[in-house]
Amino acid sequence: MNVFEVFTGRVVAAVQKVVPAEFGVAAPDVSRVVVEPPRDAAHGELSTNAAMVLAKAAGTNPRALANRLAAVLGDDPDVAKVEIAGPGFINLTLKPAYWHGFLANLLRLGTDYGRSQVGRGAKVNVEYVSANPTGPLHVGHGRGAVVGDAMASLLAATGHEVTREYYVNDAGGQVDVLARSAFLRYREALGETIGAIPAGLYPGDYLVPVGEALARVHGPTLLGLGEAEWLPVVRQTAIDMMMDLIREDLAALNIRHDVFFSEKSLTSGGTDRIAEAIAAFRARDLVHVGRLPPPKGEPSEDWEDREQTLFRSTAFGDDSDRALLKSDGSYTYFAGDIAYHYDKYLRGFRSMIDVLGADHGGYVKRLRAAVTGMSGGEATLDVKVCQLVRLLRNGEPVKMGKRAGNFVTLRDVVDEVGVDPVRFMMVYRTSDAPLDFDFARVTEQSKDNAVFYVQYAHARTASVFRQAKAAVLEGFVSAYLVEREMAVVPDLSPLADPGEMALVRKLADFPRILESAALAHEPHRLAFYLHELASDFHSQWNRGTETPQLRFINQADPLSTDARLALVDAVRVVLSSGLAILGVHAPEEMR
RNA sequence: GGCCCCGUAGCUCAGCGGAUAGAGCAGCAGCCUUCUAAGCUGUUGGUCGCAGGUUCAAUUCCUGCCGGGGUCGCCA
Repeated sequence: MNVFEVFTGRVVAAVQKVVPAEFGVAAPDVSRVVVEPPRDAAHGELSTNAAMVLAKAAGTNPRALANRLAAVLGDDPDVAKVEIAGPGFINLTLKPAYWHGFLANLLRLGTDYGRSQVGRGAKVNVEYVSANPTGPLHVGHGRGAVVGDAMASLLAATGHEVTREYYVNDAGGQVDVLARSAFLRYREALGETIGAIPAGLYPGDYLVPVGEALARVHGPTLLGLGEAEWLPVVRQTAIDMMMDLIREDLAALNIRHDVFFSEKSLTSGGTDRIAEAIAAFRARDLVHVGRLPPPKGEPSEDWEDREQTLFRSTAFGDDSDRALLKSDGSYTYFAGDIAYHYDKYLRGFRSMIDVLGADHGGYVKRLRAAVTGMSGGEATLDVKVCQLVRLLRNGEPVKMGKRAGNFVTLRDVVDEVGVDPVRFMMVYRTSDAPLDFDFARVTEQSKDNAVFYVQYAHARTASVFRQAKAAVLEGFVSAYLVEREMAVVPDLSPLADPGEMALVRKLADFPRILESAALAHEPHRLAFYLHELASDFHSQWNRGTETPQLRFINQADPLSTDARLALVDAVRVVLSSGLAILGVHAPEEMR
């Protein structure tokens, strides 16, 4: 139930009535007609650009067309006032009764309010985190994790069929390095003194338990083997334990993926999915053999000019064609990633989203090229590149040395400040821009801290109901309101105060915020909306401080109290379901 | 050098085709015998990096510059 959608329909109906009859355009193109809240509340409650968008086609000027449309819209029984302003905006003010009806509907819908079916059940694959299984997640991964997870929830809430996915890079050189690092810890666990970890290996002590586990299971038997024999064994154990670690890190943030897709599985078990994908590309004439110019930037010593098997990604806007095979004949990482995305395509995903870290910006074009190429343009890939997170303590950047010891992991941060601040702050910023994460700031119990501010608003709604309970005992508030049995909505007509009505209108914005945030793949818009709603609520709360008649619970006026409790409950519902989509707890009280 | 992201109030950032460009912080002036003042109200403050272009309309889209950050390879 979306007020703006409803009135878009009515404006379009007015257009279709007026424009053909009076301006001789049989089928006006209404695709650009929108109904929105005006930027300035003084301009009314709803605003449409219809006259400006259609004037040219109608062969008239915007104000003249606006006049005719306004006349029709003025006959709408729910419209109290129509005004034409500026270059041709039509501004509508609705009757209070319409807003009261809207609020009643909101309460009947409860937590379903705001959900929509714009996605029409389309399958969407959201891939996020996908960190190499070589150690614990760092804060940058955390940002991608939260953004991806919120995006998935947002899409699910708007009628998409969402799969949350993690690509496990369990093939390639880095997991071999992991295995060698773990082997060292294994020897250590058997009593050997290993000294400093050699450069090029992972020094982190999170591998100590891996070494111990290997020692426990295998005893000293691996020591007698050559690397070719022990490495696969050690590698698998290490990967499994690292993935367990990563899953724990994610679970600490209440993030769970539906699918963990193994890179290695592409070429194991007798199949070669990468070869199949390349064959499919070849069939579309997207593979050729050629030479590439030498890499720019730092001169490379080992670069050699040679014929290569290339994906024709320049056909789809990439700057260079991309190699699929290394000089030793094995697949490049990109070839595997193509096969992985091809697999998503074969699983029926026509919409894919990859949430990547800042360091993968240069990878975006070729990935999009691959998806466009494999699907003949039928499937789309949106890549969200999350910019860097800078950790601050007391305003000073936290030094993140390469050496183990002063490396701050995601888990460290979650353990120190809690899930809610991490999740909210990671999404309280467009992912395109770098993010400062200040330890002190995000745990501060004040209005300067956005997480706290929003949660506090929710806690205050709960507080109102706690107070109302006492009022019930004194017999002037309806018990059913306090029990939140909103199936029976009270008479809302006492809601008339400008602040109350502003709150109602703000609540009406929720569905379109959800929808636009979901379609734009920008969860931060929801976070900002919730902050605004909280602000409006705090504001109204405080008006009661100055003007006692405006308090939500007003002993002198039980009818108003009932209606206001309904309004407060609606605020509670929206804050709560918005926070739920962001994965942030909506507390009953602040501690 | 190529590509990507960012340049909006003193600071941190929203807005991304519409009407006089918004919020928070900081500054200034106010509001607690009160549903948690853990909050609220008012106010000061802007050539939306620069220059062109498209449009009825550009902070928003396009091009080129200028700043800042990231990235570049058969790595993953």
